[in-house]
Amino acid sequence: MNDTRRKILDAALAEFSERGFETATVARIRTRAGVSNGSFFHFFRSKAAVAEALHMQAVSDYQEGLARLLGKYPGRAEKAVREAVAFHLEWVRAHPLLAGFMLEPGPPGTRKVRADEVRQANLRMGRAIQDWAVPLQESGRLKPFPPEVLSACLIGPAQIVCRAWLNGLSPVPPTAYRDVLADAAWASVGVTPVQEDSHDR
Amino acid sequence: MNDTRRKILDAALAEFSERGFETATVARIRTRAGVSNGSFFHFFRSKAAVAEALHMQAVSDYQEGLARLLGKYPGRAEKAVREAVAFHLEWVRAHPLLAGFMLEPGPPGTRKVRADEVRQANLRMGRAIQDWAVPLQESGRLKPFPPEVLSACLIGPAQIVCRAWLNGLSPVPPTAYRDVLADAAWASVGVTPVQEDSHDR
Amino acid sequence: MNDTRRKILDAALAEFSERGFETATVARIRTRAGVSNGSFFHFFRSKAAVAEALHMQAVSDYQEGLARLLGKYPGRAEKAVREAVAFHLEWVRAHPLLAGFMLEPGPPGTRKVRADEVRQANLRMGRAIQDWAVPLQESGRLKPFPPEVLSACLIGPAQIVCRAWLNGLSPVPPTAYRDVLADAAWASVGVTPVQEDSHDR
Amino acid sequence: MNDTRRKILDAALAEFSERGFETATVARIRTRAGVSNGSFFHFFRSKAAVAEALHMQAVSDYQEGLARLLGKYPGRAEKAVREAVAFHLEWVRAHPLLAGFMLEPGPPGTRKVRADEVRQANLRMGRAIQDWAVPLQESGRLKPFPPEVLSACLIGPAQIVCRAWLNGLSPVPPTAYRDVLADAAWASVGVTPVQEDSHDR
DNA sequence: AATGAATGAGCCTTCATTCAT
DNA sequence: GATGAATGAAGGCTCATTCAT
Repeated sequence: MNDTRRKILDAALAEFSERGFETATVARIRTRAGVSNGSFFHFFRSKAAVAEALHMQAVSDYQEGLARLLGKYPGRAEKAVREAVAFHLEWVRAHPLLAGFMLEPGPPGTRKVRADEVRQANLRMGRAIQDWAVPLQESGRLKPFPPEVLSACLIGPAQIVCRAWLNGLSPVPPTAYRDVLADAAWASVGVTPVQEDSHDR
Repeated sequence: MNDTRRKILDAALAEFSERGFETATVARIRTRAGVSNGSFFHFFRSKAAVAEALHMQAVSDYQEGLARLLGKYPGRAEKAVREAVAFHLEWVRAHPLLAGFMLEPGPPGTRKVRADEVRQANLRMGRAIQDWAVPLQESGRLKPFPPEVLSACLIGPAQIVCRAWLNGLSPVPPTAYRDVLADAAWASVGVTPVQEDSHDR
Repeated sequence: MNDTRRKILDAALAEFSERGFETATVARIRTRAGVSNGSFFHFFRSKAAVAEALHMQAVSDYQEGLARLLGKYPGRAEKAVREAVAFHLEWVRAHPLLAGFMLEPGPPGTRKVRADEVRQANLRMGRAIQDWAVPLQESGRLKPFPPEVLSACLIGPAQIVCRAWLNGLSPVPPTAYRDVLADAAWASVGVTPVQEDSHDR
Repeated sequence: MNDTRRKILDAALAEFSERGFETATVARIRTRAGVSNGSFFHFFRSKAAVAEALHMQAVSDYQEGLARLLGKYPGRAEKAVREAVAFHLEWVRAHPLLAGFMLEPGPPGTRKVRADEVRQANLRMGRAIQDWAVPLQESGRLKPFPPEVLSACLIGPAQIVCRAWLNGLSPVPPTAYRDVLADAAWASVGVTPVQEDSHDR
């Protein structure tokens, strides 16, 4: 819709991803965007404001996606776990810039700015995870981990792999490890029924 | 050893931890250290040089610790896994500043500075892990995960929990989750023999 | 007359008074006025143009008032002096914003803009004062001060008191000192006949 | 003593006098001073800090001079009044830049910064004036004006004349009016003994 | 008459680093 | 080894003003 604003956001995302928030400069962003300095500050109060806009956009996209996904598999523990891992990997591959931007806490200077929104967003997603997990934990399909540990196990390994890729330390795209990471995640949080076959696999 | 140098390093660590590399300023560091501007640059070529010194110190301490630990349990899969997780958590709790400094890749701006050393250090540790893991994988005590995934599973969940604490998002010190995280890590990478009792637990 | 124009002028007066010409911003003025940026520049060529309009309005109001007053008391020295002082004090109290705006020469930056108009306006008023004073000086009712000194004595003390009030350095409104300042002014410029009673007091 | 600092102060004074605080730019000041940008901010925290230093210097010089003068004529009303007026005029002529800088309240933006120091300095001087005036008022040598009015009468007219000169509105240096202004000041605040000759004149 | 997007010059300040003593 | 003066390159941001609609 608003073309200039969009161009600024895109350029800023690229710039932030390449150089980090502090190192990125407004001048570079606006050059990339082909936008005048005045326009930049017409649409965003400050450099930080752009980062916030970007961050919120990323966080909501990711969290909505994950919440929706969990909602699709109520009561189906293993399937949901595997899909969640897959979703994470896919999302990171599809939005590498946003991912780098979102997964990292960012330079501490920025933390305070974001802390509140992030906390809220995290709470929202945390609740979505809880809503899905608690019944499964009660019925013995998931190990009774505390919530923090649960999501750490779900996403932690995937995240490390993703980060290695985002940082250029590994050439292998994270999605390559989809199955093995899903196996690992399920192994760590799930309870496999001994006798019955799991039909939802 | 050299007192002034030490004071600079300590002040710099605090400063970097609080504000990140880019946001930290030489002026603040030297004020904290109670050291004159001239002295600062007498001991360190540049701001980045201090960060490097600090980083190397952190990385080697951590990695040496982990490598030594793995070396202590050759052939004992579960014990080593559990100890590795515990070590990570303890280390982070003992050196929160260094941890914050080391675990995060830092703003991309810093990446270039560190990239090379980090790569090397990672390789070294990677080899230590491999040396320990390969025999166990061959003898079927560890799942045959690719190396990247193996260490991701080992440390990923712990790291997420640590980061939440370091960022002030969670008041619970990571060590509180030691056992459950160890369980999870072992569940994801280990192979529990069906019939025999595991004596090394 | 024109509503928008009026709103801009009012807002600008408040803004200029609070922050001075240089520090005031068009943005703040137009926000205060509830007027769009486009409208602002539709009605006034520039920020300085608004100040000029305001200034002219203040200066003419003040000077016309004073000139008219002096014209009312031709030949009556003491009465006119006392009324002039009173007029000054009342005017300042009635138009504190305009007063702050007019009485101060303003930051030198602004001087050039106003210099010409001010010079002219001052000349006009100076002539009015002269027209009133010269006959009285010739007939020995006013001391034969040079014109500059005459008006300085007339208004100087009052102005100092006013400024203290306008700057918030004194809580006492200047009008409180009306009589004593009138006494002082008359004492400094007037000639009190020795023997005869002054009937015009 | 410190050469660079001195050069900056001098250049700043000239610059502020010519263009006012807001309109003056650090770049111009430092060019005038022949000093690098870094040096400027090495010696002064900000542009405002230079103004403050300058202002304090002016205010104390002036006020100390005046206080000392009054102290020299305890009990001698007329002499002191005349000398005070003369002092004011001389001081302004000797330090035209400082005078322009001090006598004007400055753009409102700056007011807050200075308000406190100025208030204190004014209090100090006010006390000096009071110490001198009260005994004279009690012994009937000075009219019983409230303090504010007293100093307004003393300095007000002189100030108006000075300002006209400083602003370039009048070519006549204020000292030209020394005697007549002294007459006026004494006439407005003093009580001339009827019978006795005033020997101190 | 009114709106708000667009522009770009310019300003203050920060900061790492170099040098002379 | 130590000190602090000196340097200058950027950087983020403000703001008056112009323009297209």
